[in-house]
Amino acid sequence: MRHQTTLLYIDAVVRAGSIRRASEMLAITSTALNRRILAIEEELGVPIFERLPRGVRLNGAGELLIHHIRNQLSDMERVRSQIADLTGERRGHVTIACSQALLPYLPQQVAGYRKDHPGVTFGVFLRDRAAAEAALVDYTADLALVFEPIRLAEFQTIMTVRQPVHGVLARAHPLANHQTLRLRECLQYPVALPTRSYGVRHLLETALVDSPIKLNPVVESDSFEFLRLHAVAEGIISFQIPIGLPPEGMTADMVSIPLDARDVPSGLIYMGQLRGRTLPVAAARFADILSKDLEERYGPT
Amino acid sequence: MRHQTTLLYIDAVVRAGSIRRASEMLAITSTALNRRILAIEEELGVPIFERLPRGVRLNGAGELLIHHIRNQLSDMERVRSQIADLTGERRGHVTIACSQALLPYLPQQVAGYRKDHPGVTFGVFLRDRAAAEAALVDYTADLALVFEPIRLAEFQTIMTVRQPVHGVLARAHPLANHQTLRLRECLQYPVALPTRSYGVRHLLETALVDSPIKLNPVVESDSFEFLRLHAVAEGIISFQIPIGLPPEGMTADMVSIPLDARDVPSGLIYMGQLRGRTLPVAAARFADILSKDLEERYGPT
DNA sequence: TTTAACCGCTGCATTTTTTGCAGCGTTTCA
DNA sequence: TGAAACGCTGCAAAAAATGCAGCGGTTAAA
Repeated sequence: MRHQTTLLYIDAVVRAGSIRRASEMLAITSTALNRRILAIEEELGVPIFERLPRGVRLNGAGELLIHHIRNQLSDMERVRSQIADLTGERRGHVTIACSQALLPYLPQQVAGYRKDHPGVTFGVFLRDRAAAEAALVDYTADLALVFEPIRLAEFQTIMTVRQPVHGVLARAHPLANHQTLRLRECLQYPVALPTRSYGVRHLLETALVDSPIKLNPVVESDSFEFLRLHAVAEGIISFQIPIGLPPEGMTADMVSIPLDARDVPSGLIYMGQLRGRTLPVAAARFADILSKDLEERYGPT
Repeated sequence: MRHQTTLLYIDAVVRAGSIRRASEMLAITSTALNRRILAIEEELGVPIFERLPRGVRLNGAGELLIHHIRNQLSDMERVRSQIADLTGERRGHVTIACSQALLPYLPQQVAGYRKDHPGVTFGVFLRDRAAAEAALVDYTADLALVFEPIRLAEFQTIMTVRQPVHGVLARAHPLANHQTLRLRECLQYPVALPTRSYGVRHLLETALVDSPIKLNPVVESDSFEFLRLHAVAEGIISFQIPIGLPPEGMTADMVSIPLDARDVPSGLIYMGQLRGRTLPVAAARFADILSKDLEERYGPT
């Protein structure tokens, strides 16, 4: 990477927000880093950073430049991995920004891919919809997996998958032997709900918007795992999408039953990438495999 | 351009075909250049050049790399010009690979664009269809303008325009006062034709493929200008597409009359760029203006 | 078959560039 | 009001790139 140190340095400064902080991460002196920045600015003929009392921030020209730089760094990575392909190895690194609701789905997929390509490493990070898009934009994630997002400008959808909302309840619960659940039935019992920022909650809220019935959760949490465990422990109902359930599916003391589609419409999972970006080969192939698997499991949209 | 000298050097070596020749153009010693190449190869872990007795040639890895490098250099150019836009200037350079038949059309277009943007410079190069595509692929041209090409893999069409074949003849010619020309009529007189590699000739040949009449040119040339001038001088008929006629149109002693569409189908002019490339702003805008002008003159396809 | 012309590549001295240290002036926050 | 960050600069040391001379090999013409 010798021939693009300057690009890496600039990227580091942008991320760190100040030259001195970036210099620490890069293990060089702030002097050297500072002078590289000055050199680039002279080369371009315009400054790319605003100098603030607490550090630096990109100006307009800098925004243009940093996008080019990150694209360039990522593209070089892709070329390296294609070259590695030529010589027989298969390497790479795939980073994924993923909604909490979908997190349990990934481990087996990643494991399956790594079985075929042990040289490929992964980074999986929990991000809400907005943060997932931001991660695509600043190239900290190659792929994003989110549930029911608002439409996002830089987000280019690779595929979507329908997910009905399921009720999650203890096997001992009175409703546990139903084939489907009516929402009204459920709400006659105490329920545990995710917070309003989550897609599942949003679907339930909008389903009830014209109804006199209101959601009155006895437990509210931003952890799906907690909600699931609590539903079983206290014998109440929680709601989740099937992909978010642990791969073992229904355990001995827990069942998951779809809500009737007349009551609550199903939501959409989106897999996507940064608009216009060419993904590294490993990421592109993983996305491919994910697409196929999702379509197999949950059918075409 | 300090931070991408290595990229420029590699590109130069590829174009020159040998390190020593490239070093002369770059005004450095072959030593320095050679060592940069070796450094890059070590960095990548694989050679990118085959060493031949008379120089070097890219291997597979090198092909991947050079494409990335050229894309990267061109993209940086785009960023620079966008930054220049921000600061109020408007600069850039547009290179065009153009079939001979279309060459006379360009000067007024270029002049018109440069009137609005004096900072933008142009390079216009005569290339046949295959060479035009090659120029796009190796980034020596931003845009290509060709007539009736065979389908080309890396060529991404921006727009097309219909062009009927015209007969070009002296005003004194017996057919000069017709509204349209029948091919059979024309061929009763001596004709001057471009060589078989040109689209106009190709259209005429295919029009006669099932006919007993054959083309027997008394003059054959690969210069459209020569054909035009000769048609007038000897008082015979030549064939050309209207866009290739000098902008003054029909001069005092020359007329241009369309062939009847029943005899010879009209051909297509293609304007295109390298598939998947983001053009520099100046090139993109020029392409835009060209599109509009072509559509205005010759109508939608 | 010899010879001259290129080719890529290497050891070594030289030049150029980059880096680190110390320190300046300024702003923010406690 | 003092401590802590910040970006930036002069100067010397360290590192990297460059140029020169020359080696061994291949091609193509004499």
